[in-house]
Amino acid sequence: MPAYQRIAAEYRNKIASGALRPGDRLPTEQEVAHAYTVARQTVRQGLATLVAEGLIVAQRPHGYFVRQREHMVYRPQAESRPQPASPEMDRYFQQISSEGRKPSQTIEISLVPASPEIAQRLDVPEGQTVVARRRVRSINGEPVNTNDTHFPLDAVKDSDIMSPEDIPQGTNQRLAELGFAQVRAIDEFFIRMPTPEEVHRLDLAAGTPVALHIVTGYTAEGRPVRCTLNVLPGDRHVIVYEREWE
Amino acid sequence: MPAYQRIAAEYRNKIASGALRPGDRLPTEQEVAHAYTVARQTVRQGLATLVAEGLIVAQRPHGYFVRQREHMVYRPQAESRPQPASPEMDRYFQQISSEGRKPSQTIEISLVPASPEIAQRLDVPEGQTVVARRRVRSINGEPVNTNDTHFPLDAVKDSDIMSPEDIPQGTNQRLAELGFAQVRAIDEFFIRMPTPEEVHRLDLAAGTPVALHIVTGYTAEGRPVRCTLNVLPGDRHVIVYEREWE
DNA sequence: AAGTGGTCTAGACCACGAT
DNA sequence: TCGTGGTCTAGACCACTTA
Repeated sequence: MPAYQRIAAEYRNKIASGALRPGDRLPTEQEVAHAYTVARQTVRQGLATLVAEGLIVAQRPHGYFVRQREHMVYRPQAESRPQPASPEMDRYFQQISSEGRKPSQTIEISLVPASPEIAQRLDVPEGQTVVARRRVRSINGEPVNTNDTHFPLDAVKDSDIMSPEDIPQGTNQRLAELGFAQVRAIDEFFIRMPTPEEVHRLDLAAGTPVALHIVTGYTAEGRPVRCTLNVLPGDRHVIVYEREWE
Repeated sequence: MPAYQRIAAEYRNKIASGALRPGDRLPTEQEVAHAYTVARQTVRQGLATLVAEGLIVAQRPHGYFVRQREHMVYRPQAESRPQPASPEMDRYFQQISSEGRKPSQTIEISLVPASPEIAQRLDVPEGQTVVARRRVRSINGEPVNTNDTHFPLDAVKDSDIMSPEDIPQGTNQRLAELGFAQVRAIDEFFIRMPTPEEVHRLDLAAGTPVALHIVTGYTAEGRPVRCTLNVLPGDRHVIVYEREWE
């Protein structure tokens, strides 16, 4: 086995076994190089492996540190099924609930040409102008996820959905008041590495994959009236659904 | 901007714009090094960035190639809600349905001590013996995902769930016949990079994240009787749910 | 000023799969 | 045998943060 893989394996095992705990610092590159009698570049290759696996993070000039994941519960069903139905679910939320955090968000409204993904799901021609309501949601000032909702222009024009302010009752409720109540939605999840733009917008560490959650909402007539793209960093979320047999 | 980032950006843009299409080959490291007048290691660093992003893959000794993703539809609701309810959903499956593929699977049964994750969800002491039914599901001989279901030993002992063979009607049906019909389930999804063991078992390319899908099934009495860990490679799946307003 | 990781070079040899 | 990417070295200089 190559030297860099042996180095990666050593620290991977130490992290898995708990010998190194989240927040702990690793030895410096030079110290590892001496310990293994290899060049510094070889050490860097080994540690880069663990960075790509999301196990450690380099914080210059402090050193390498073991990462931690904190999973906020992300529950797509919340908007269509406000109360959890089962006692198991209540228990789940009790265990993983968050306390004493300060949520905040930024909102931008823009008119944009529909990308292929949006156009297909909203059933409009590619490039047609749609309304985009882009949000970054944060907790304690740190970005947690993004939420970019797209509406057909004719559905929401002249409404307050187009103003870049919080809509307390929610855009779904406002959309319903405009005559476009949603009765059905399709959720899709794509798992991939983030784009550089997403890395910047969400301040992602290397080795952090994301889930792209696409929601398409339909009226009773079967018309799609909303397409939301949520970007969920893997180190900050657990996605939860509740299901019953029919 | 460092040279290796310029190199990464060039090919990232070419892939995003379609100038390089899935399956296309990139120039060799040496060619890129000459083009940018940099050392080969610098080129390697740039291309390694794109490998980690999942955009390209190195196939020695053939060169670097643009990756492709083929998303099989993964529908957790299928086991509890056999028919899609909405016309939008039918359309979805028509668009992304798979044709003419040969599915296959391997099955292993073992008795294992419950890991913390399993023990917590099955509500048994950590380390208690549980039955594990481990499967690798393949299409055309290529692994697609893994499915490791765990049962409390007392629920399934002496039943054919413990034989390493296909159970045509499904383990949920057999479990129901044993008196443990499931009426409710919780789905959890964790997004992360794969472990080296998962990379090996599923033959994953570098830069491929996975979703860990954990299903916990409950009887009408609220007893958990099954905990399944599915590992879904991001380049092979789209996870789909259908939702209705209540 | 010191020490960390980040970038880069110019070489070397190796492993592997095609031809 | 050839050309590809994979591993490794011994150096160099830089950017950044903290002491």
